[in-house]
Amino acid sequence: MDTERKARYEARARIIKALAHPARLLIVDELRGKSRCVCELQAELELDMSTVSKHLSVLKNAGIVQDAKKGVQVYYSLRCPCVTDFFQCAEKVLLTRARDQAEVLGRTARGGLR
Amino acid sequence: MDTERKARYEARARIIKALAHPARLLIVDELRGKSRCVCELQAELELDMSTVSKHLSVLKNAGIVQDAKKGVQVYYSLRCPCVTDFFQCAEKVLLTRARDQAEVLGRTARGGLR
DNA sequence: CTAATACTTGGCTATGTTGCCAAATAAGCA
DNA sequence: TGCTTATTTGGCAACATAGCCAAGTATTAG
Repeated sequence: MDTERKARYEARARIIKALAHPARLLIVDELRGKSRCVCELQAELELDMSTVSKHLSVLKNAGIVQDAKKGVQVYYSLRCPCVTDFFQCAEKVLLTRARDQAEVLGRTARGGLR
Repeated sequence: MDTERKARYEARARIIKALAHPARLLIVDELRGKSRCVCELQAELELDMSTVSKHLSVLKNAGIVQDAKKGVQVYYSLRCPCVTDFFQCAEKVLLTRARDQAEVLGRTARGGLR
């Protein structure tokens, strides 16, 4: 397979992988519009601060967030607000699935399943 | 934290996670517009057929693809073509990062870094 | 029925991920 | 200076993932 093509899929996968965790999705959601320091995010996530910090470094390494030190605190913000589009994409898939599910159930209720 | 909110992030993460692999991104790309059988995808991926099959089952369990048996072959297709939006999202992040990178390099060349 | 083809499943190993705790670092305050 | 607070890093255990091979299933062809 074409090396360049392969590299492109790998680059995309790295971005998507960085978002593929509920805690990191919550972080991205919290960061919409405003920047937040680690302890604020920790309060929402109810995880050890070291764990939150690691999630943030995953997002940072992927180029999704950036950090800025303010005194003792570190404020994180979205580097590319477009990541929130991922939510809509995921939501659409979930909706499609829910709709199909409902349809199947409807057919079953009408005696379609044997 | 709110249980419902948590569940929503988990549901989204499951979808995104299913896409977070170069092989599966390639599959989704191959499936744009047309359906493909497992051996066609295998030829592109250059992976063991059992591995391809497992990637497909990950996508299927996430509700991203659906399968239809035609004789001996199994044809897979996108259940929700909107997943290709993910590519654009990922691409935007990559672009943003590349642009920032270029900017930093520009500053360095002008003697900004010490 | 037998053989061949297409695919899936089970099993295994290697590798990656997530969480916590403890220790290290950094900045502001007394 | 030494103390406190905020954050990061290292280490480790538990668990998940990705790949291959071998074996199982299913459908068509002879």
